[in-house]
Amino acid sequence: MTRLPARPPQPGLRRTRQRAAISDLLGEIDDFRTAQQIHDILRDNGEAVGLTTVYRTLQAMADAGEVDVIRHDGEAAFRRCHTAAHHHHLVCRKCGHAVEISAPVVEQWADEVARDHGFRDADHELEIFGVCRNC
Amino acid sequence: MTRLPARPPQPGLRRTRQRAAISDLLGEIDDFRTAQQIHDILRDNGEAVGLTTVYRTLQAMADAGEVDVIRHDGEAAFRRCHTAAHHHHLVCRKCGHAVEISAPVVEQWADEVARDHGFRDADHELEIFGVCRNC
DNA sequence: CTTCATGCAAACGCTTTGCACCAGC
DNA sequence: GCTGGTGCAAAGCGTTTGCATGAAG
Repeated sequence: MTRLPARPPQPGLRRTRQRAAISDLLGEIDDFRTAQQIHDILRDNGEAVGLTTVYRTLQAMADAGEVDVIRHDGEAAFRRCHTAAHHHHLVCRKCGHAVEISAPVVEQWADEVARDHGFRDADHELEIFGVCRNC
Repeated sequence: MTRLPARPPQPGLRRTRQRAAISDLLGEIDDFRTAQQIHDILRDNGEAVGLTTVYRTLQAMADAGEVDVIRHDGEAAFRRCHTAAHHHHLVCRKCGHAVEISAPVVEQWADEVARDHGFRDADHELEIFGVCRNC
């Protein structure tokens, strides 16, 4: 049998109008937005993208670590993060406005707590919610 | 028009076999369990309760502060808390086993962060996940 | 006997998937 | 012209609700 084409390991991401539109939009907004909201905004901007595609693209970006995801009230909200490093968020309950928070003390505390109780592979979820100045 | 009966403010909780079964079960387990899991366990114990009733009862208990709720992977898990005071959890990803954690330092830190950024009505969600000794 | 609880089935809201068509490269 | 992307419609999944029946007090 003939040899495999030895394709590049990258899944060959393809540039499309839809992906560009979503990526550009995320670059302009730095508040958390749901897939549905992003879909609506794009439609209002005349850059219509199918809801399925929005979900698929956001999912991919989240997997690639390009966007942060928050789950609130049973739905996911997305946001392009400025910091690549591990961080948490202070999020406005009303408008989704968010501030990135780094909390080394808390990280350390969480690891200690887990270790002290014999838990391994510790991980934690932490978000602070409130109402921002403008709301 | 005649006067209102001046009913007691309590919504008149009624003792039923189903509620007793759910409440008893929660008293025996101190790991987080989903509504579906509780429904299954009760059925296996011969104490069958409709899934709807399990949801409604857990919801009511959560509203009353009698049980703690955790949302993970898009589904809710419940557990009778030992401490009435505000606390967080260290939860096993595999079996749902949980330890109640109190973290005054973190509470204070969260409030400060919110205040420093001009957020009001601050609140936070924090859970530590890991794999427990027995898993 | 009145009121609230139960439970089935249907509805819901968000998200994912199947599949035919379309567009990068 | 392959190969992967898109988008509609339909399915999935946890959860909630409408409504007729049933039990508690």
